[in-house]
Amino acid sequence: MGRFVPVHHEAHDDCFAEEASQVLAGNGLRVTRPRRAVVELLERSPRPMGAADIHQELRTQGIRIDRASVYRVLAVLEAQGLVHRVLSAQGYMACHPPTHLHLHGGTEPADHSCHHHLVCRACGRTLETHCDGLRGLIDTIVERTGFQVEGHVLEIVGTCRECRQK
Amino acid sequence: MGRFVPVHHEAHDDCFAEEASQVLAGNGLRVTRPRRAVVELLERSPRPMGAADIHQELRTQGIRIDRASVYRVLAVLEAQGLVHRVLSAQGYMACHPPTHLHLHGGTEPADHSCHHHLVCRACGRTLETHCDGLRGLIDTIVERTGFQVEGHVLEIVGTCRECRQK
DNA sequence: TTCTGTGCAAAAACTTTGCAAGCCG
DNA sequence: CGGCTTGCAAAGTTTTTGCACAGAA
Repeated sequence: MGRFVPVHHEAHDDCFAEEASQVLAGNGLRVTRPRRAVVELLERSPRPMGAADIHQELRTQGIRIDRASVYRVLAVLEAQGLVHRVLSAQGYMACHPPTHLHLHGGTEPADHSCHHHLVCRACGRTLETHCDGLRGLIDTIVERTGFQVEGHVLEIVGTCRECRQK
Repeated sequence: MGRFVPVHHEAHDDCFAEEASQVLAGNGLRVTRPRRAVVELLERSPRPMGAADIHQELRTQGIRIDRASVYRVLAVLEAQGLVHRVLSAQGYMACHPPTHLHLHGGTEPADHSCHHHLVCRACGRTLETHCDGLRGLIDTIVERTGFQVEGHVLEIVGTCRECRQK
């Protein structure tokens, strides 16, 4: 079973914003104020945020951005793999490029950087974990079904340690 | 690693509709024509269907149902665990009660009936698989994080064998 | 017959699109 | 300066809600 490395989102360092800028610039996209603001907001958020949440929070912070722009910015960031749509929470979350959409490289060796989400029902926070044990399971499925795996999503719902202790 | 049992949704037998009726009746809910129609439709569908798809398909079949009712019916069925919202495809799929929302029983022994979805990007079909190998991985996560797991979703995206051969 | 559940219609929420002005590089 | 991006406004979609009638039990 693989190594387990819990990473709480609040603990992210700010280098992601810069990393995001490089990805955008490297793809001929501009690093604008709204884009940077969304990236930084999602990076700091302990939980996935929906388009409406993002819009409201940025306005609260005094950043002038239109609702339509939030959608456009999210579309661009998602296409660049800088943001990931967290499914069951219908929200978006910052996502470092290496874990790019959970997509595995085609015929490349196993990607052990895949991460999963632990969503706490009580406090709503999402913890991110890294654990390559899933890879073996997926390999088994590939072997038995002939299914060619391009990506996966594993989301675990429950109660985090802190909330259990209350 | 657990036994792997691919189950194509088209192969479902019709007992599910009856099973669904019992669950509804058992909870003081009525077994109405619209509810039965939605359950039977999802049971037969090889892929997840959105609310709009369900509405249109039922109308095509000559079943008179309102769009609003589709939403209300889906809400009821989902609450009863008879239907499962397939995340990445933003659709719903029939779901036998035993796998009820992928929720594990609290302190009960490991539930090996959990299933996962294999979503083919090419043909859009969803295969359902049973494989208890994931359980071990989740147990590891529980052990290391103190997270109390209530349920999980594993969705694998890729290309099915048939589409690969084209 | 009783009361849940439905159809219809309208409202609310969410998302997309067009266009002129703004801003990044 | 040139063209990608944005704000604004309006249209398009999806989902929810209110109410009187229909149909399960």
